Amino acid sequence: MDWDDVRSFLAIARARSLSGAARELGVRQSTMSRRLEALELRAGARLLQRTPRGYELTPLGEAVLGNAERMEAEAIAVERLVQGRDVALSGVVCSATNWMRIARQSG
Amino acid sequence: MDWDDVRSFLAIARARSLSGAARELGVRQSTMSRRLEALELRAGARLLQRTPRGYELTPLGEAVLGNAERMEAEAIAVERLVQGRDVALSGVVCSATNWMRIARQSG
DNA sequence: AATTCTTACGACGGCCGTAAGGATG
DNA sequence: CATCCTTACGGCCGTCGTAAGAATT
Repeated sequence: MDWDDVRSFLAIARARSLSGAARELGVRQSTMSRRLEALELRAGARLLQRTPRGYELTPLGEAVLGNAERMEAEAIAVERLVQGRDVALSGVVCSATNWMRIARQSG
Repeated sequence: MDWDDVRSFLAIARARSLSGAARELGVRQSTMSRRLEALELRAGARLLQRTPRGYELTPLGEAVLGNAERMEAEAIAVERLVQGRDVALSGVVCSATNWMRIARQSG
């Protein structure tokens, strides 16, 4: 289960529909349908099911939900750590090629 | 930072070298080099640096390490939840197309 | 000199949007 | 019949391994 899987899984679980999840993540319905299919094939199990009221978590999906939410929380924490940092790297031991590459990017 | 990023980051941090990390993940050195470059460009910051003793974490990398390890732990927990489950889905409310698709996969 | 890292190149695979069709209520 | 979901198609972008060269010790 990669990180894109986790995002799709959470979006569908929250929106209760593929179309809603797709809207939320800025992709097409068809894309979300393929993502769910691929996700469940990779997992080898169903995590979400279509009901008269839209997509709902299976018992296994419920079990996975907590893990997925914690992964999301960690990912968000990393974003916070990383964003808005000084990338100047002054004084860092670093090969010349890396220096120039990163410098190019920073500029 | 997606899940593949996390795996590469952890592998490099643990092996202290790109070649060792590549060996561990079953890819080429060149692939690991590109992954680290892409990872740090996406992050907008350096997380690992080359030192006389090999690759070591920057202070920011140290800060991220804990998050990465927790993400890994959650991912492993999901694997455990998902593997070896019964995928028979008996009695599940499910569209006919989904039924047949999953049935095909299970068989 | 041996090991390690970088990068240009060509190829392959995966994922996407579009569009058309089927299911659902 | 309006909405939602599925899927074949064609194209594009990303990632890979190879291979050759530079850096480091």
